[in-house]
Amino acid sequence: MMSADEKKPYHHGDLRDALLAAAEAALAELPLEDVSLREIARRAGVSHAAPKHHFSSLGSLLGEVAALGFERFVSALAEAADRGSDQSPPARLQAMGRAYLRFSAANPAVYGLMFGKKEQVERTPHLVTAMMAAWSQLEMQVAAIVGSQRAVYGATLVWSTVHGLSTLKLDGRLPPHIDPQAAIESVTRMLIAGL
Amino acid sequence: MMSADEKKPYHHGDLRDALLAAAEAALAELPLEDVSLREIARRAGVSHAAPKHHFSSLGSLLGEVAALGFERFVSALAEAADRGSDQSPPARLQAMGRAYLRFSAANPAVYGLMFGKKEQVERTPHLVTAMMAAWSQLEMQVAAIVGSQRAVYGATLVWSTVHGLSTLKLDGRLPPHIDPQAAIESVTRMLIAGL
DNA sequence: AAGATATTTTTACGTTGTAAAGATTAGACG
DNA sequence: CGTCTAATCTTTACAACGTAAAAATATCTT
Repeated sequence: MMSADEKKPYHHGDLRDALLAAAEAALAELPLEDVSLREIARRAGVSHAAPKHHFSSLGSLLGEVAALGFERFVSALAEAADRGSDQSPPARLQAMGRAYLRFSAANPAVYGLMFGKKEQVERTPHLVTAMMAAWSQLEMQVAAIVGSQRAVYGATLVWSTVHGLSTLKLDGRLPPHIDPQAAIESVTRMLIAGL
Repeated sequence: MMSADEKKPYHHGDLRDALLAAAEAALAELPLEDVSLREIARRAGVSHAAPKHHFSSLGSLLGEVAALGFERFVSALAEAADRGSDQSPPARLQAMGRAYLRFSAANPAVYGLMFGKKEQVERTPHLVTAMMAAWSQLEMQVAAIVGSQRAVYGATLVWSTVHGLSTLKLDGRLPPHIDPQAAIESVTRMLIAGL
């Protein structure tokens, strides 16, 4: 084994995590199309073929980044729901919606990875389970409002709307005369009224 | 000038349109990441550098494809609205929603281009005006239901939801236990109730 | 008919993902 | 402690990409 804070043991010692960190950094700074395997390796200070031993392809690396993103995403929503645990179910759901949009605004590139903006992101088992966890979380909150019968499609409605608003905003597809923040409030309010 | 239906005058005669057609064909058959400038040129039967004179870059070609997509999109929605012109405004809006989802399902790749799935799609002036036309069309239909005051954010709600449902479905982000068709009906119904 | 112009091809460069072969280090076993 | 094996990283290589410039060829104008 190997302690984590060594200098540079020439065999790096922790490349896998370093690559994931470098990938997230690159995603935060560069346009998605410029986030290449070679760029990530460059940032980690290794040769462009070094990642091969830890990730079989760029897609599998990005798949792992997306999975980690989903886990942080679930945490952020759970935290929002917890903070409003004394409120009504609709108010709690609205708090989650806000947290959702905050997450997508704060991590646009990772969000894009998570939701399929980049084709080649591999559906790692890790990614699949993380996605399912996110879904059940939402479905439970919705069930508290409309009952478990209608929860499935209620959750679909909520997710579709919040996801749609996120992507329209991130991709600049909202007309210029719309104030995004006001839209968020307005849309989440109307949405919950419709449940 | 040049009539449109000549054989192959060696100067091709109509490369611009041929490239756009080849691009749509490629988009229909290949994964988005494999739709390259060279592949499009190959399909049009010209050298890989030939497109340069008609489109300054791959992005501008795809931007034009997206713009044409938006125009067909607007037509499809308008037709749906016209067919239901004897119905109530909500019913008309729901018909448009159905047409929207039908379009995205029938043209997944072009839809992805239109809504920013591929970074490098250039915001051609043509594309921008086509996008705005689509928006005003929707806003008018929504105004007929909720009045012009609330139309802006009502339209944002509708668009977000239908777009979100489309992309979740296309990108395989709906959980497997959901029946997409039932979700569509259910979601559009709930959505309109919320207006 | 001839020169100017538009269109297309050829050639070239730097980039990418991935595979294979070589070098170097770490860990296991005697 | 030494050696052998396996893991890790680097080097090298190849085919594909987008884009640019130069060369070739057809069309248009005069």
